[in-house]
Amino acid sequence: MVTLAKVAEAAGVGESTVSRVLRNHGSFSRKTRDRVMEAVERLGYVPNRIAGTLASAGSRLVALVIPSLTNIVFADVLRGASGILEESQHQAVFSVTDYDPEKEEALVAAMLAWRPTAVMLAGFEHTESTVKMLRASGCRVVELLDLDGTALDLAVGFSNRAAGAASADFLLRRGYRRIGYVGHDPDRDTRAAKRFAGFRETLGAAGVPLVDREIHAGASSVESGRSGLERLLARTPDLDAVYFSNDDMALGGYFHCLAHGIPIPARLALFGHNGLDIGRVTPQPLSTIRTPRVVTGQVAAELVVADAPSQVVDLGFELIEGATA
Amino acid sequence: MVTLAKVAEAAGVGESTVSRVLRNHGSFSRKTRDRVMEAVERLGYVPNRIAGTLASAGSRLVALVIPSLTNIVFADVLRGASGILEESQHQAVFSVTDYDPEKEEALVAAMLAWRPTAVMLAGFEHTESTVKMLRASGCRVVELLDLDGTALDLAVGFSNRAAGAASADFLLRRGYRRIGYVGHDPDRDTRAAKRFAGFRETLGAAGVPLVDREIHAGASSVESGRSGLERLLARTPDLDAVYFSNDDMALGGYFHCLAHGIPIPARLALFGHNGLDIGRVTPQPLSTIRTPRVVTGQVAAELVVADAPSQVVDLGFELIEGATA
DNA sequence: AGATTTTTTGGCAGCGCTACCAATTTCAGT
DNA sequence: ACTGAAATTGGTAGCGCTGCCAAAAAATCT
Repeated sequence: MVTLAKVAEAAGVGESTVSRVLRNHGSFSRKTRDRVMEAVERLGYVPNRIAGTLASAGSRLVALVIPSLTNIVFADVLRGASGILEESQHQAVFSVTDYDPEKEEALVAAMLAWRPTAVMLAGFEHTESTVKMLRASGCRVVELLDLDGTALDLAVGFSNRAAGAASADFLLRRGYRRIGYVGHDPDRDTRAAKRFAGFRETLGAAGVPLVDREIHAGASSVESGRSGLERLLARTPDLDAVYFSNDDMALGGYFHCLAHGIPIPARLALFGHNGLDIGRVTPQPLSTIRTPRVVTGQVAAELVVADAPSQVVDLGFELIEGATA
Repeated sequence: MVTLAKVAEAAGVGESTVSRVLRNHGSFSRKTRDRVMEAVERLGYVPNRIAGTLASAGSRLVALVIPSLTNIVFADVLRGASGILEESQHQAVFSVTDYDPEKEEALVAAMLAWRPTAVMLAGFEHTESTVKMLRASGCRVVELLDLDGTALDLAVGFSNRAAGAASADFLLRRGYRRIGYVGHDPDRDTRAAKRFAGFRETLGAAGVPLVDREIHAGASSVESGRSGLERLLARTPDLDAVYFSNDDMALGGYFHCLAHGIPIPARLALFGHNGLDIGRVTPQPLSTIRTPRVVTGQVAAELVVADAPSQVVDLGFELIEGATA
């Protein structure tokens, strides 16, 4: 293996000189620079960041602990973050919790062992032990895509509660009164649960009851949205609008209606959440709320890179009227 | 910061004893084990893997360099790989190339600085310099989702060429003769280009010409599939079947037909590639080819973890008849 | 030319851990 | 109790790099 010492020897200079040249830090003459670079090229030297990190403290590693990769939402956040991190010479490390707080705890512990600059997590719901570790670690913590709770350090996203409320408000203003809900596992996906809570609260405040609901036990998917709506309608045929836990679910519902000739939104209105691209290309664009997923990742990364003080950044959301409600 | 030395002191034992207990390696009495663990708990010690790796060589870091996170395909591979890696105490590190070989080169260099156990890349098309670095690094290399080319070390996936050929064969057997293609940037997505090549070859062998094609310059998306089909049909209205570069594109085409009342497959047949879940929930399930994406990630990770000898693993693919062709 | 400042350079002590080896303790077996 | 083997333990030399400091070289000024 080629080490810095070998490069130094080959170039006929000291180790620290090579180190300075490679990091372009401190001073050195043009001549030695060329000599060093020549040796680096010739030997095919690749610096060892493990050693570099150990010697200098800053790891420039950012840990992303996300609930799922199936859900595009987190892939979007990852994408936003990794773009910014790359620009500033940081490395993204990630793992997937499957929406399981215990697993999150284990993964955070594993991540902390790499002494990351920052750890990014989804939401505010963590085990006690996770919080304790994070606090003790001294590294920056960013909680993403949720604002309804208390932040540990940095938080970037939007209020799910408010998004749910805005969705309800929209449906009410459109005159829908017999409203149902098709959702997925609320214990795991606490952000979806918060949206639903905000949604019901707003309905309640308007004196409109939630007529019926259908909860799929597993993760959200197009198929569970489809079958969920099917079951809901079988039980309560006279609904005039359905709120879905997210766009994947809503698309499933939309396909169900298409397949069964249920006129949308005349006979039944559909409302989703997330504003996925695909929902804008369907024959009728999906009525939904567009969430700032990529930007959330970007802003989170920027804050970490800049070592910004603790703060909560509300990126808001945007209601897309669409044509399904 | 709590270090191993402090734990050793607190527990009244030597450093190496703590190290052995923590790694559960070598021998130690139950009594000292308890004493060490008590100190670890009390001080909230988290081992430093940076130091550990430097001291012991094996990093247990696996680098994933993928073209895109927008395309679910790679998120699936990531998911498959990260599941297996986690089980065996490895860490996934990733970065995104945006289908740019130059960027891939830069990212591979950055990854190699972490001395990963293995580097996983998409496909066989890499710059000369990338190949050189990879070779020199001594770490395992896995090339994913492509078999049409020469592997550097390990390769896991399926033949895109064969998938394209199978798609053409299917359409021909169904009797379609006026066939068109809607695709995306073939210079970037070389695997899509290989599918298209296999597709045309098979058509050609049957004496059936490819009537027309529409290539979108950017990345694949539902919207570019929709607009691509729209343009294709405007130019060549009498097509009876269209092959798409992937399911996202095909879904866009499907939506276009739905919106314009074009009967499927009576008037126009559609065929995609990937076998995404969503394509099975549309009113008419999409005719497509299901690719082993998650399994590709899993097998790749297993091979790396087991330090298997160089080999090529063909996971094959499965044609889904669906109802759109 | 000599003195002083500035730039460039090399040496070396860690960073926190693991691997190896030698020292110590424990445990059987006589 | 005594010996050899087995089980435990601690000491210490790195892993490859960076940061600090002092030495050397070059540049600038009397």
